[in-house]
Amino acid sequence: MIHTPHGDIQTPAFIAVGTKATVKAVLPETMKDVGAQAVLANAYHLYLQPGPDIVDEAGGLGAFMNWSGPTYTDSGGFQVLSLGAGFRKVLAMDVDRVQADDVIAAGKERLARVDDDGVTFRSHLDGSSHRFTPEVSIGIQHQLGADIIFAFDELTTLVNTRGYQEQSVRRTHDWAVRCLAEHRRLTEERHAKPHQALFGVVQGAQYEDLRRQAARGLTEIVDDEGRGFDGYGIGGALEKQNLATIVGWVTDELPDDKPRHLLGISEPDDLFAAVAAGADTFDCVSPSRVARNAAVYSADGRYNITGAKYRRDFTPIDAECDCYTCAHYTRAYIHHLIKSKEMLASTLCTIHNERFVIRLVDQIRASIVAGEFDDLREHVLGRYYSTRAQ
RNA sequence: GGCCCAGUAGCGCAGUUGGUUAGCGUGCCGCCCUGUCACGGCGGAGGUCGCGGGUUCAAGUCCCGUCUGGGUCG
Repeated sequence: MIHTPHGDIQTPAFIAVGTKATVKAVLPETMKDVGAQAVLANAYHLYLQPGPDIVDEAGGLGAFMNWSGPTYTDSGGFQVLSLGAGFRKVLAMDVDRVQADDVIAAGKERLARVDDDGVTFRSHLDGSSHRFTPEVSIGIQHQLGADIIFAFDELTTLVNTRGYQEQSVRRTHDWAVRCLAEHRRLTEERHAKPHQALFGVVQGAQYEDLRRQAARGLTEIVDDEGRGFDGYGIGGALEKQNLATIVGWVTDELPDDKPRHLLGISEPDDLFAAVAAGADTFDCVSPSRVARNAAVYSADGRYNITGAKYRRDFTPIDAECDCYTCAHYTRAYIHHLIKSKEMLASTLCTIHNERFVIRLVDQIRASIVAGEFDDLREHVLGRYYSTRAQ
């Protein structure tokens, strides 16, 4: 259980992503119904628009977006990668699909440049120039006011050299030191009592020594009173088949009494693997993003509901799902909404996908209590990946 | 009835002075999306160029006829 000023989070938990202070296409109260325990927004996006001061004036992220539960913000570090190295979604994927020319091609118009002090980047919105340092990111995240915030880190890619990975891990560690110091300073300056929790982020790519060194290093960062990070994020380039191993190295080095958040993961097999390896929470854009592009989850795998075979299919997306969408709408109807470009399609599919992942993690949590984790894993994944999607 | 314009992929259109396997948009079919630059990306199928003749080495392009739709004059 993670305690926050806005409520508790039972772990393992899937944290819904609402990058720009909204889970796209869905009302906050619907997210509550879906079972979302917390929402994660992004410092980079909210810094550019509408600006952290406005969110601050609104009373913080939760008040601003009408979400009464726990909130997270990511540091903006991810954007250093996605704007800089450029390729879009390379993390945790098959390395064979990450070709060097992806990096090179994207590098031609890279929008960000990293140095030891921070990152200079250009806004994807208007091209204006900006600079994030650990202090800036923490400052923004304090203004945004989420319950749990992340240290500003540098991501690497699966194709960076070992030498660069070493340098980057060092850099992220130094930034973590500065993030914690700034966090303490601002906490004292802005409020009497500490109300925001800061998570350090573990990098180190696919290298065991770097991962362990990075994790151990973070645990050794403490302030004058001996207090360190409140929790830890696990990020960076993860090759899918090594996810469990890498998470295992890291959790092995981290204290048991502090939460470990695995950044950017939500595929069913990854969730089981990560939980088994000791991760507590996850966030991911995937359920929401793919929903907006017509892919829906089911017990029998993910499939594209745009398929012509669903045109006259009057059954729900997933007969076993307990979500609002599955209770009231058919594949044929949702197929039609998507084909006719009605925005309700995004809403209904997002509700379903978010519910699917959250319910899966709920089941995982229950199975741990019941001592049936392995059985559930075998049962769920065996079906999800072996059966042809509907 | 005369004259004019248009018939090219399901739909809307390009196709240079006749010159390789006829293009584009959209739609259709399928796949992909893992700390969101994203209601986006990738791929595929689909056309005897209205029909019938003719000229030419070569015709979607030129000529004749014809059909269909539209316009216009009487």
